[in-house]
Amino acid sequence: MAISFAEENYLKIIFRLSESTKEDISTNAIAELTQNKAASVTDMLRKMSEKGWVNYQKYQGVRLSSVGEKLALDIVRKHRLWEVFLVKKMGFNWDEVHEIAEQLEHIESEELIDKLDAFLDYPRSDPHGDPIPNKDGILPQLGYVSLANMPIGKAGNLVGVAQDSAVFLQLLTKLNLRLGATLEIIEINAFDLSVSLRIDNNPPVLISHEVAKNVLVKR
Amino acid sequence: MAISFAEENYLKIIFRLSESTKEDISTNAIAELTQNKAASVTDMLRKMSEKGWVNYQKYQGVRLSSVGEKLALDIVRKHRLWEVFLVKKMGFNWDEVHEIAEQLEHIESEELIDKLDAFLDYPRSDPHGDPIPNKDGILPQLGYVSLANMPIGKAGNLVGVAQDSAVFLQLLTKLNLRLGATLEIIEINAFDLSVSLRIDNNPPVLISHEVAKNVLVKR
DNA sequence: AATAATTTTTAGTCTTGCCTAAAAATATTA
DNA sequence: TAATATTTTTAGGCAAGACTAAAAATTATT
Repeated sequence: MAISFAEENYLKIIFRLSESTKEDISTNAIAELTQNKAASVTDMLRKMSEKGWVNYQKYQGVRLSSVGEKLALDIVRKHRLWEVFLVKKMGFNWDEVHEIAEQLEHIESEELIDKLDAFLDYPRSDPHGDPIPNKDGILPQLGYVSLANMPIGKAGNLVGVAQDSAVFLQLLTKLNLRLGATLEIIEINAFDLSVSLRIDNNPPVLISHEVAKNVLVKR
Repeated sequence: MAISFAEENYLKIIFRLSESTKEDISTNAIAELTQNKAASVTDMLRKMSEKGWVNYQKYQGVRLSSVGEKLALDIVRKHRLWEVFLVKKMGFNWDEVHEIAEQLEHIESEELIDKLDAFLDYPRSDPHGDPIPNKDGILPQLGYVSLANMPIGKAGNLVGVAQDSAVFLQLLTKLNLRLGATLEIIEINAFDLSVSLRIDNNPPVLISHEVAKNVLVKR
C-alpha cells in the first residue's frame, strides 16, 4: 500500500527532530510541528509503529526504524532538490520556497527525481545549506558547525541555516547574512549570550544567541 | 475553504468531457474517468452543485457553471504546463508524462505557475498538441480539426491528439504518427469507417476510425 | 403501452485522519 | 514521599470520500 501524504509528513518531522537530538522524540514535539493535537499524534504513531516505520513505546516517545529513516530521507531528498529547483531555475528567493517544496516533496516518481537531480547538476546542498541525501539515503558530510559554537577570533563561511522559517530568513537578509559570507566572532556577551559578529570585514554587528545557534559555518 | 484534490479531479474530468460534446455529462461517464463508482460520483456532484461549481439536475447529467469552468481551466493550465516542463526540460517522452502531471497539477502556487510559464517561454500547446489556457482561462485557438473529419484528398499536419492514454500514444508511435507529420486521407471504408492514410509521402496505411477521431490536424 | 434493461440515486458502511474530553501515566515540587 | 502539574493515551465522534446493495427513474424493446 502506498504511503500517504499525512504519513510522509510525520516521517519527515520525526526525522527533523531526530537530527538535533539523540533522545526519543516526544508526542508533544511532533504535535507542535505537524500542527495537530497530541491525541492525533498518538493515533498516528500507533499506526506507523504497526507498519514498522518507527519504534514506539507508549509514554516513552518514538524513534525512526531503519525502514522509516530510509523513507524519511527520500522525502527530505525530494524536498531539498525541489528547493534548489525553485531558487536556481524559477528565480524564487530562499525564504519563499519552503511551502511550495512542502507540496512538491510528495510527488511520486523516482524517475522524475533522478532527472531533476541531473537537471540541477547533482547539488550537494539546498538553498539553506542543508545537505541533500543521495538516492541511497546517504547524507553528504558538509562539515559545518553552529555559529554559536565557533571559537572567538576564528573566521568561517556561512554555509547554511538550522531552520527555515520565513521570519528567520528575512532577518538574515536584513542583517546581510548571506550564504558564503565570511564571519568572525568578536565577542560573546555573558549576560544574554548575544554575539558581536564581523561580516565580510565590515564593522561588527550584534546578533542574538538565537540567531547564532541557527547559522551554520564552515571553518 | 480550499479546493480538495478530489474536487479538482472531478472538475478537470467534467471539463474534458465537456470539450467533446455539447450534451450534459452523465454520471457514468464521470465514474469511468475518475475510476469511481457511479454512487460516489452522484455524491460528489451534489456537493459540487451546492458550492456552485456545476449545474446539476438529478438524473439529467451535469455541466460546469462559469465558476467551475474557471477552476477547471486553471487545473488544465497547470497540467499542460507541467507536461511541457517534463518533456522539454526533463527529457521524458510524451507518452510518459500524463501520470506525473496528474500529480503536479494540484500544486498550489500561482506564482510558481507564472514563473514556470515564463521559464518554458510561454508555450501555447502541450506535448500532445492541446492548447494551454492563459492566466485568465482563455484557450488559444489553434485551429485544428479531427482527422476523422478531414475531407479526402486534402493534406494537413498532425498538431495534436484528443486523448492521452499511454496505450493510444504508444500506438501512434508505432504507426509513425508524430507531431508535425503530413497526413492525407486516401480513402474511408464505409464498413467500419477505417481510414487509409498517407503519412509523409509513404505508402498508405490503414488506421481505425477510433484512432482517426483522436488525431488532430491543421490544414 | 407494457415490460425489460440500463442508469442513477438513496441508504447505510467503512477507512483515514483529525478532533475534544476524560483517564492514566509520568514528572515535578513542596 | 505525597501532592500537584504535565504529558500522553484512551474513548468516542466527525467530515471527506469512497464503497455495496437496493430502490427509483429513465430509456429501450417487444
